[in-house]
Amino acid sequence: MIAGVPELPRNDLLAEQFDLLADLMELEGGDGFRISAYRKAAARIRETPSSVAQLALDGKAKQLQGIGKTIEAKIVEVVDEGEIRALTKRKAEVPAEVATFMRLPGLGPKTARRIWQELGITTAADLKAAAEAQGLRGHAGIGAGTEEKIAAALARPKATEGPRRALLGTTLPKLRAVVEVLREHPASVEVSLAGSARRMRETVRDLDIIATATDAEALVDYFCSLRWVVDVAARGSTKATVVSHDGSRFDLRVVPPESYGNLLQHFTGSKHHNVALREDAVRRGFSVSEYSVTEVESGEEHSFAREEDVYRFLGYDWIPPELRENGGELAAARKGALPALVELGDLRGDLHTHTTWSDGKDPLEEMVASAQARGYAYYAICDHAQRLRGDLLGQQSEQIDALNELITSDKNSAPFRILKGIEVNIRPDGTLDVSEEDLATRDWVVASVHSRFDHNPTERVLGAMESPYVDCIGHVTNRKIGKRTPSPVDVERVIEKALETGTFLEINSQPDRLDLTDLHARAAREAGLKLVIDSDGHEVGALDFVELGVGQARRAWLTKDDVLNTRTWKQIEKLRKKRA
DNA sequence: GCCGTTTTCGGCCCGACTGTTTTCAGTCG
Repeated sequence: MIAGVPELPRNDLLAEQFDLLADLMELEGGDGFRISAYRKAAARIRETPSSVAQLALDGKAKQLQGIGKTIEAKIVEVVDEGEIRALTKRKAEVPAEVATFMRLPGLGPKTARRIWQELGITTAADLKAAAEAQGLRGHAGIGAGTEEKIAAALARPKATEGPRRALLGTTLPKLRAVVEVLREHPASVEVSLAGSARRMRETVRDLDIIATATDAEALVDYFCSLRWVVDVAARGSTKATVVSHDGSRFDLRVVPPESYGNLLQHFTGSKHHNVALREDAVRRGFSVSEYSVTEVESGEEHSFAREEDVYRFLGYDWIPPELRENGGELAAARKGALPALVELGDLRGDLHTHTTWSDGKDPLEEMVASAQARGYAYYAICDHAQRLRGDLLGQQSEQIDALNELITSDKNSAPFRILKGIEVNIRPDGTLDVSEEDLATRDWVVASVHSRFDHNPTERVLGAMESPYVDCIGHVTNRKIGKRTPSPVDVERVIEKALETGTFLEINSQPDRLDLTDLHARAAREAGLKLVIDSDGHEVGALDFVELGVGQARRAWLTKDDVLNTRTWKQIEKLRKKRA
């Protein structure tokens, strides 16, 4: 933050205000379309990579889909006064905890409102007591069943918070294993992932699988009888939900083959994508459901076995699942202007990995062998500088030289080079923890913040990029999903400085990092910056994490050209900053 | 409150499930 310039409200906090305003208006029984307009605006704000407060001050927030004159003015109110005036007013009218009632299973705004206004209950504690004393049944449209659900939900800790989301990196392998097992069953025809896992979101909640089968019931039976299933939560003839030992819930839906395309499209989402697709379809005289597309005038229905044909019929190119977030993909698909997204197979090397020379779990030879087996042409060993003091850096260097020589002399081996990389710390005072002299001996230098995350993170990163030896900044925001909130780094300034200095930024593929985020990576792409997708792997198995990084990059609309390490090492050497 | 290949006014995604209101509103994804 620059002295004298007040800090603008962050997008997520702005979005929260609009969501809360929508909740409170809904509880008061306000106009549903206005409420939904606020929610749409909140989603748009949350998914905008640059500061929406700044855009509003510049009069440009109106250009965002779903934000008009009135909402732009309300954003300016937040900048000026800290809160939307209408929100301040409604907070005085609606008791604070009533809005959390809506998040209990089975309760929506209407019932929450009646609990508050007809029964005078205003806190979760009072609601719990009333439910346990059976004082709710018979009132406010609540019967014994709903009352029991309320009591059970409130007995659980954090009942009024949303359900937890699991990391994609831990969930995807399990989900794929289930898909594979189902594919092998004789009754199955098509089996696919759906939901947020298919879209490669960094975290997932619903584990959805869609299938077609010659005998739906047989496939559902088989699914329910898999040996890791500890509980069958629901089971019908075409659909079941099972729970595994770690508490993951898997949904299988077996659908008719003739509408497999429609259903896969529907269950892949996102919700915002589907709503926008359907609104657009309505304007063109179609009605889209999960089963078919209906021509409103004639009533003629069209169902499709292939997802591509659903999009094509509606006038779009097929949209890769990673883009389906209502972030401009529909307009681009209509114009035939979707980017050709980067693919896992485009990566030619990994530029951030570790070995037992620092905190890695597998030795250098094994990491290198694994990289060769993946078909890489180069591979940077970036052990932590602080673990390579004294003679150790020289010793590691000798080992790399020897191994490179061995690989080169092997006539059966494809061209491959181990790069002498290093990961240096950006200290709290902004200096690097390695001398320029040592840095000059390395092929590739990653600089990262590993301590005092909240201490001037932006200035520290900007300073590190000034070094002629720093090629790439590691995990820019230092977040750990679900564990550590991102440092308050001004990513827009970091991107600007990266372009100015010729420094690259990484998409770190560790499942709990995925840092840069998809939004930041998209902003970087739009600014014209190339990004590195690397594993930050500390063991052989972790080299596979780049698939998650590629997913993140695809969600950020990155093409092969936008990713530095789709190039040869020679090309990278030409593109990077010149050393002093 | 937003938006526009009919529209600056009059619309605003769609269907399934649930529980309870005996005919459907509310909730969910």
